[in-house]
Amino acid sequence: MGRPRAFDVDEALDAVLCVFWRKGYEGASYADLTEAAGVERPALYSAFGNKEALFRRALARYYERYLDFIPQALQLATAREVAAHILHGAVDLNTRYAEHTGCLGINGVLAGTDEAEPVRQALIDARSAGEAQLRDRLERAKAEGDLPASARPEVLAAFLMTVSHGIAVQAKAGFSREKLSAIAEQALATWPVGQDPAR
Amino acid sequence: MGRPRAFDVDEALDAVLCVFWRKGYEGASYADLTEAAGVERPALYSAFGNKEALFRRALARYYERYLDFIPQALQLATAREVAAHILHGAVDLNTRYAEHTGCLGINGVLAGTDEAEPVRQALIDARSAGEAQLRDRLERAKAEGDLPASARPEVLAAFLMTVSHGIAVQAKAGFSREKLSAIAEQALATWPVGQDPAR
DNA sequence: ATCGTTACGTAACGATTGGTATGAAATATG
DNA sequence: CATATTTCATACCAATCGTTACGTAACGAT
Repeated sequence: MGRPRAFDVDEALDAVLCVFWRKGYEGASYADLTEAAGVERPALYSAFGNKEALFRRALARYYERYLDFIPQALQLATAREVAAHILHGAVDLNTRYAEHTGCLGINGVLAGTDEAEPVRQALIDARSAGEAQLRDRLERAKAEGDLPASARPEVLAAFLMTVSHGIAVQAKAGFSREKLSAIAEQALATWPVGQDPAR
Repeated sequence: MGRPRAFDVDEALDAVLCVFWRKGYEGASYADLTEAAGVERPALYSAFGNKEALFRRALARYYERYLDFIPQALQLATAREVAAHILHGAVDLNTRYAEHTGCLGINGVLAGTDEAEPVRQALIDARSAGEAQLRDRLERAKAEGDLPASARPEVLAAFLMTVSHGIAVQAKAGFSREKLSAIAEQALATWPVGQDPAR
């Protein structure tokens, strides 16, 4: 009974999801959200509750719609395949949409208001400079025979930066020093490949 | 000439640096900054300029005071040592202070207001659940002989999550799909160790 | 002692934030 | 058709954001 809803709740949620993906939780204002959803402010409140509840709904939808490659990966035959599928699935998802790169889960707390964009760029530039120095050092190592001829210094440098950033995220999430240290060791070691039980 | 400054600029900058480290750029309000610095608002403006300039000053100080292990690492003898020193240096820095974990550069855009803390926790929990599933899957792989007996599934799962998060950060920073894909391959491969030219 | 200059604390600025009160409009049911 | 119920859009709320006038106080130079 009563007046029927004039907008599609799922469509609105999808629109809101994209805004959160691009701008993060705090960076997305209701002005942004209502504009994207094409729905007035009180309509979002009545349909989803407050901003936090709205974000949680968007996050749940994100997991089922975009992070479905993870449960898929878990069903593959070998651990190596699982790992490969997860990593390449992440790469694909994070680069699939030009307008909202990265992952909603990370961007949710990593992105922010448009006014903070110069600051983000400054951080990116600083990291980029550090990576360049590292790459130069690894180029030299290759030239000196300290790295094999097949090594690609720019990939190795980027890999180290990536792991470092991942460690920073995990540390912020509360990981212990011991756990992070083990991760660092793993990054330095071989991925353990056992005998395939199938053959 | 004129009235001399009644506070120490470097001390104020250090205090401000810690606030940015813990709360991020947008998450740190001037109420937080002035309280930590023990200095009134206009004093920060006259000494550093606006908020963005203040953050850039803090960032520069962070690089020279806390990220000094990176130039140190670049001077080590072998590429392997460089890599190890960088990763373990990152682990150490990110877990050194309990009150502001993680890295300022990442937190600068990853952290936020205190009101958003429940949302951050929700994201952490969601990722944690995914990691648990992955760990279970790798436990099974180990039991099935798909992973060697020496493998530690919880470390491998955490490692994969870490690399995924690092990839998400790099994607947000604008890395190309090809580059991220190469990073993923590197994470799956052996760290290339060549012959040490010294021995 | 006076003047120019600078820093100080108070107090306020306009803008924007997340969140609502409110009354008209629209539907299903009687 | 009348009524109960729900959604709609407008308009507003208090709070907080980054930023800045403003008058006073403290200095060096004259």
